Amino acid sequence: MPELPSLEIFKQYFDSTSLNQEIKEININNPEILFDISENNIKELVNRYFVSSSRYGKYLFVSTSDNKFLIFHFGMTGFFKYHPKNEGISSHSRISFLFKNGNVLDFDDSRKFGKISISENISDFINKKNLGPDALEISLSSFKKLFQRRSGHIKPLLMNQQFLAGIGNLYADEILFQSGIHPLKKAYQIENDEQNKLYDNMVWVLKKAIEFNDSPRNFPENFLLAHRYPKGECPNGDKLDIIKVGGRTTYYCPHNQKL
DNA sequence: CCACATGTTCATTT
DNA sequence: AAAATGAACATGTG
Repeated sequence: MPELPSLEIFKQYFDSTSLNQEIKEININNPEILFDISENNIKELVNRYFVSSSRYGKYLFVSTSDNKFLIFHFGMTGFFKYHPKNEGISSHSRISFLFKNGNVLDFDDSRKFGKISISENISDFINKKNLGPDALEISLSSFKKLFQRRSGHIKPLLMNQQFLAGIGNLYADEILFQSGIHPLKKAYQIENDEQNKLYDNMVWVLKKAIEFNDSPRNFPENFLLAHRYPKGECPNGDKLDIIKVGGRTTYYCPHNQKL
């Protein structure tokens, strides 16, 4: 589930498997996932290695030994798989990095909404995409300033990457549920105390999700995501309501999240 | 066959 | 300028 918590898990996986190993070969199985770069741009990484990584919103930036950044976006279905070359080939590998140690890092993405790019500079890329502040980096006071002059519904706003980077459909539902805020509430109607609560819950939910490895099945009972399926019930026993907000399926508890 | 899915981008309206 | 809407992208699952 490639929202911010998944990205943290992917980063941990990447860091523990793929850093500081010489890249021997790169196979680009689906060139259409390359964004603004050519196959040759990627192939220049042969004989280089990955130095470190950092996450911003739903993007992973990997610094390379030729002083550039390889950028991963995981779309809806992307993930990494690191494995010995001769086993466990990932079924929808769009690009494979073969390391000198005989292991392979596959970027697997069945739906091909993922993207890989290269940039000389992280902030150039963030500016070009016009991304808002990262949801786990922003301060409370900056978060509150974001609400000035905003007239739309709160849920699409939380999911708008140019407003705030990292939150997607599932975690927007979870954060609003924990905060007792209706997804269709107008952003400007969220008062000071509720802004504080929303901020605290955003940080808490995202951090807990990372702790629980971003697997909703492992989430505690008091998480909406543990019940977010048709006919699912709110932990307090009420039936969850399912509506469309901004074109996306939205679960909420009508009893606890009122307009 | 149909509906739906964790995301982003684009065109068109309001 | 902001916001809402719907479609498109490609593919798998139920």
